[in-house]
Amino acid sequence: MFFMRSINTPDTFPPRSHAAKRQSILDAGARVFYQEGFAGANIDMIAAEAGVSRQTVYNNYGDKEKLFAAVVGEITERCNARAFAVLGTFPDRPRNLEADLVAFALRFNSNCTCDRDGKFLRKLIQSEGARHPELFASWRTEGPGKVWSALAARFARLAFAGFLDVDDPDIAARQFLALINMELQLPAMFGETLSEEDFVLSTRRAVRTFLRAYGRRDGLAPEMAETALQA
Amino acid sequence: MFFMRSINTPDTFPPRSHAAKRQSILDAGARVFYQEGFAGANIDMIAAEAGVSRQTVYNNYGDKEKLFAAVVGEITERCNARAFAVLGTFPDRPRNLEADLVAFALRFNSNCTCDRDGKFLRKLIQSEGARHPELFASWRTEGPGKVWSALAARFARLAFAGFLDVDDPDIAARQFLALINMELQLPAMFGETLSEEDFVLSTRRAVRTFLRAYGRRDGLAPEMAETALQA
DNA sequence: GACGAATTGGACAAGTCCGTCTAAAAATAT
DNA sequence: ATATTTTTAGACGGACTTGTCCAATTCGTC
Repeated sequence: MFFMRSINTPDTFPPRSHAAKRQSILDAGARVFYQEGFAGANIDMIAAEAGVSRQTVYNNYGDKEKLFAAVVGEITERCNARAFAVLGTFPDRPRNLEADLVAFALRFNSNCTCDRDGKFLRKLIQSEGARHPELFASWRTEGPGKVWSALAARFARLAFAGFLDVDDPDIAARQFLALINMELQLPAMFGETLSEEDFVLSTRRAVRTFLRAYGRRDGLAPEMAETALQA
Repeated sequence: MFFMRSINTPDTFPPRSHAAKRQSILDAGARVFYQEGFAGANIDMIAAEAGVSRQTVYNNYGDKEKLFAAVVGEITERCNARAFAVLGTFPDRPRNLEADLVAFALRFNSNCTCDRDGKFLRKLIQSEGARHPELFASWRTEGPGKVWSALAARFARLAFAGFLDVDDPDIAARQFLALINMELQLPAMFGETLSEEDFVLSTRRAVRTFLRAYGRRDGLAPEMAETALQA
């Protein structure tokens, strides 16, 4: 029993290195800022959550504001990196277009928009974005700015290969994201999570609607598309 | 010059009634809570914004928490009332389906989701919803709970009359809203507003995608639908 | 084992904010 | 005009936070 630190933090009794402590401060900061907002969070909570003295927080990050910036920066980076990793799994030559897009949408949501980092950013940007726009500037250029156009490029490729009928790939990409995120927003606002089945079901319906709008209207079969891709 | 009260509040020199003061406290509370969040807002700001002494705030609402609840309650009511008013203008017998849906979407957004009350609720629910779920419970049942199904009913009617090909009106309604709100979310997070042209343009594209997904695929003309409705 | 660096716990000043109280001023009703 | 109620400005206590300081302790490394 003597090696018990805190209730909510993983038990890290064997003393951590300097770097490990820096990291647990960031993690604790993320948790507390997420729940309490910037104004509501206090350094003592964060220090306790991180299993560290308050002074160590100040030694490492100097300031509540600077700590917040560090947390936002780290999470922005992680979030964008993960988004691009998932973008790499976009189906370029789908064997079953609908199923492949559903799988991709599920991956994208559960790894990017629905995970802890994604929820953190959405909530914090919503509540602090207007007050500290500089803080989220890098998220904005790297996140929506690049992810959207990268996704648009993948849709354009799919359209060129004959799988889709897309006039404006940028719009299509954004509408795709809007549709697959639809059901997640309201529960996220209340800190709830969708059940796995509802999650899959709503994603299926989103992709189906997307394909009804952007699927090919002429009678071209996917086989034709294969040959078109090779040309 | 002697009749100057505050910089940001409308000049209301002729003394206001009790009710008028109660109202300006609510309005000021909405503004301040919106910008600063619950934890960041302080009563002195609100009193100053309302052109009222701090004590009057306490006399009328007793408590910061109770004032917040009152503000949320009032705005929820206004917001839902306006949403249902706009829902009443849904095109039941469209002469031009696309144009009528665009007009409806523009009305809905600018009067409900995009106006001050709508932005207030979205932001506050995002930042305080997880902490005070009871506060927003009435918004949730009256807002999304009823607006969505009312909109679904209108779409169902449109489908029955032959204008649309809708399998699940509930999903269609939610997807319609997701599409027409798409471009508004990101700017709203940073306190920016879309230009009027971009607003209209994005609404047009949303409705077009919606109609590509839910428009009739067989060759039935809207004239046929008219006769079907009368039967 | 010993040395320098990092960490701890707690005390501390300064500031903020909530909610209460009071006496004077203003508004309202009679 | 007078009595009653509301409003105002300001002071106040208490609680909470931020950020600094410091002496004692622990850690990493030689």
